[in-house]
Amino acid sequence: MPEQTAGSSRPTLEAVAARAGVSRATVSRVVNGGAGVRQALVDKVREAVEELGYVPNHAARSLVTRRHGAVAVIIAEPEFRIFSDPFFEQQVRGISRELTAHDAQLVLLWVEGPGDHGRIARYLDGGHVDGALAFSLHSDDRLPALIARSSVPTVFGGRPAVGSGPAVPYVDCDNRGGARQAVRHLVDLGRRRIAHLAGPRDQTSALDRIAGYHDVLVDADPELLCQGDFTRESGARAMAELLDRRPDVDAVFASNDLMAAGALRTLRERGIRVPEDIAVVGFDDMDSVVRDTEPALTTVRQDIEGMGRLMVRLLMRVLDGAADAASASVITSTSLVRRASA
Amino acid sequence: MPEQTAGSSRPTLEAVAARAGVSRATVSRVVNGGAGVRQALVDKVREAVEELGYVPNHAARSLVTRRHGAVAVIIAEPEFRIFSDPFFEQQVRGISRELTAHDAQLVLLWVEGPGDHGRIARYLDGGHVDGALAFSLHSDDRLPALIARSSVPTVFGGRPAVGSGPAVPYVDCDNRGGARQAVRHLVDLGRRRIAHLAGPRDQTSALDRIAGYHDVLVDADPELLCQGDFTRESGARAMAELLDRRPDVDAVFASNDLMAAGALRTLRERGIRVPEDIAVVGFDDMDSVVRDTEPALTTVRQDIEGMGRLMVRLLMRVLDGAADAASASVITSTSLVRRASA
DNA sequence: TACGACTCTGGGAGCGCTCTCAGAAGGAGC
DNA sequence: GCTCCTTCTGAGAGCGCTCCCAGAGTCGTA
Repeated sequence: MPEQTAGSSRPTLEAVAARAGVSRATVSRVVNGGAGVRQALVDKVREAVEELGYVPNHAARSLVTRRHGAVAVIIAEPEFRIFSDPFFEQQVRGISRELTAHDAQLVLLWVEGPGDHGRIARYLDGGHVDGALAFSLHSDDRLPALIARSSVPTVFGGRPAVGSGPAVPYVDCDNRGGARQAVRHLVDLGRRRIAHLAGPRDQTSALDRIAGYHDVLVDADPELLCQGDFTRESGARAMAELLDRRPDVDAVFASNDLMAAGALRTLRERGIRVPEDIAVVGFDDMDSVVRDTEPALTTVRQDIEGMGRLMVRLLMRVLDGAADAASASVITSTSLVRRASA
Repeated sequence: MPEQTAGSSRPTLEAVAARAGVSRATVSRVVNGGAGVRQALVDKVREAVEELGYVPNHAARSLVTRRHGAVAVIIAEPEFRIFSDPFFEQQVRGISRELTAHDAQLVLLWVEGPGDHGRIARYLDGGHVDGALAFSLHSDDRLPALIARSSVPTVFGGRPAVGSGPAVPYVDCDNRGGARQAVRHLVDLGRRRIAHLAGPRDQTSALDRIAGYHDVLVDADPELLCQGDFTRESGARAMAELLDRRPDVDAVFASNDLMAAGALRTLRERGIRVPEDIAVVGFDDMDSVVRDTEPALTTVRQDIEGMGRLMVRLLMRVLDGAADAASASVITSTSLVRRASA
């Protein structure tokens, strides 16, 4: 960072105190809520603050309070999926809103590459932020462990893989229960050869959804389980492979909406009717995906923005000491949204 | 923000100095680069830093240096388009990368609503960041003026509307030149009734593209100019209206890819062939949009991530005093990417 | 009227760091 | 061997704020 251009030096507490004819301590009290100060003085100080355009110096304040009023959001996804998977957009929006409500700032930390974890750890340990929010990613990711080892309280979005480090609080939706809802719906429609387009095996959300699929279809034919990676392309490809292998399939539960959209593309290309020939259910209820599918996608809805907000609330409780790491995680419920595709 | 949980108190400069058997000043010098310190002492200090796990206290440092190593990114879009329009994603990615290279942090400020500008202004004046990056939005937006009035050097992404406040440096692509490229290409293809699906009139990028369109088609029939708002839906709608009004149209230049994608949808629904009956050109070369259109979209490419990086570089130069507000703006060039749609 | 019990206010220390400035150490030149 | 210059180092002040603690002021009660 370059030098700061010499900004006009702003008024200090001292100046306000002089103007109002009181001491620094009194001004400080007023600025921080005014408890225990006579109303007349409060007014006088407020006036002086107004006239001088006083704004507290944040660095000085946090030097003594050891609080920063800022929370880091750590994004460790490989670049291509970051925001294009609208998941993050919504989650970050919820986080941003809730942080604003708590009068805290959002500092975005973006992992630039595999060698970049050190920078993140250093930043967290540097005492810039009061807490951190991170997204649980791949089970082989070093990040959760690194973060947990840092001195900064952290809440995860998505359940971290078991064994990826010490217990950390997280917010996640009921992936397994949601998957059960989806598959039961297909069963209720009378479908009998229900396939699952699974998400990547190193993410707990994908694994939980597979587990939910098996909860309902205990004896599911392994041939009906196809591997994808949460991208639209992988959904299209997995669907194609599935059709080649098992042309008799009559329903598909995709692990997310993007893969479901890919599957729909393949089905359309092959002239297979949805839902008449094959019913399709997604997961997420991603507005920007669901809006454009043909036919409209039946899917499992999770409240992603709400989860973002919950992450912040949970973090605040941890910072307050009102919640502790191991026991405080939050699981949100899902609901099936019925549209045309199933 | 709640109280910070009592973190284990971290070692200070003092502690490192004691450990290494030198003074605080010497440790400070070493930590900040080690210039003018004998190698033997440098090694000794480095060792002590390592052993104690010393990390400088940021608040204390910026209290005296008046630098923060942080830059605010201000996002003032109405929520729905924020990241879903991948424009922001790419721009923010470029910004993030370049800030990392400059060892600066990204603080994300998100305008939550019309009444929220005060909070942003207060934050900027609060001296948390060295500079700010903002996106030029609607000409009636109060934000640019507010930001310009704050004490924080700011660079805009996109040319701010004239009269929206004092001159500020900005980074933008050559919207007008890009539009000319697009329209000339259509002319070169032999198209004669070339329509323009324009973006919102309160954004300079849309206006500049309209101007570029008119540069080439000086006598363009006003009926061929349709209004949209940069969304996919508006593109679909505008295309439909255009077809109703002027069924003889043989080419369309859309002000962005999203609108072009909407137009393609309408054309497909009506059974009109692209490019045989109507050629379509977009603007942006948004990967996530372009990837899925049918047929593949010919468009004007702008290097959005690069523009993000340039914004940071420009800001750094302003902070260095090497560039001043009025004269330093950067205009990047565009190029036509030929695919199937025109 | 006097005294104790509160309520307010201000002085002062100190958070951890940087940076100036003076003095110590080391080397060169005579 | 002594002086002068250069290179390093450390003492100390101070950034702007909070918060502890002591003292001043106010009020009610005996």
